[in-house]
Amino acid sequence: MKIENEEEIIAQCPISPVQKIIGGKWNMVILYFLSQGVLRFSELQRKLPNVTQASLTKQLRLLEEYKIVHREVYKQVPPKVEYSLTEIGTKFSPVLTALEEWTTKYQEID
Amino acid sequence: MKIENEEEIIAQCPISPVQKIIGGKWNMVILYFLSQGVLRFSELQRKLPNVTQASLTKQLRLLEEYKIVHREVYKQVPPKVEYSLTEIGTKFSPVLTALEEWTTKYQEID
DNA sequence: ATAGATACTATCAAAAAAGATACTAAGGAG
DNA sequence: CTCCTTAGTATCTTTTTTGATAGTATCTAT
Repeated sequence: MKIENEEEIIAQCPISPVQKIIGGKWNMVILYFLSQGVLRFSELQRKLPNVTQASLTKQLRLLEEYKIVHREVYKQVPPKVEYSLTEIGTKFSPVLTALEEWTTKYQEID
Repeated sequence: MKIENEEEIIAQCPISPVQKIIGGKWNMVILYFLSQGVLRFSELQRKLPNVTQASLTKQLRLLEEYKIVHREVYKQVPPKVEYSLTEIGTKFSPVLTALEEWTTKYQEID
């Protein structure tokens, strides 16, 4: 998700700076699962059975780059990599909670 | 944003049903602006200078279809069309507020 | 020696979203 | 009669995202 001329919209919309974080097909879902606890790669995969390994890796790397997700590699064989939220990542929870509540309401009307 | 096999993830993730609403490059931004008041098409366009007319229309129609945005057509020439949030749409505000707060914190660390 | 586990990476193809551009309707102003 | 305005539509192309598939490394257990 590429956003150009960001400045113009940012000037008027306070949430557009994080648009690329919340956009994306799986990011919010990944954040939801990680908000519930540390997960290793294979566990996340099981929770997202319709995301390919390649896609999941890519998304996680993005979230890591944005400093929302922490990636901990254990030097073991077979490999073990744990994903968790960073400090700012955990602060995202209220958004997820609000969204969860709204989703419930939304589903009631439809 | 097409999501197949939704059931599987929905079972575990309460927010995935609305993933297609919050995903999309401009939806959240559109919702933000509309949460501040009724806007006619041209006004929204001015607030989103880097979205083409075609894209904006497409997004608005989607949000309308999802029953989050109401479209009011005035039988005038030149045409006048006003966009506003539906009842469930206005209830989305807490999400935007939470997100706005998080965005501020997020920008402080980066 | 071989198979198994985990977390990748690298290509390539497909699909989806977004953008560019041009065109339309219809009444009012000049 | 012609231009202007607003809110579109209709195509086509480009970009971006996602998926499918196959391959890699390395230690352990058999």
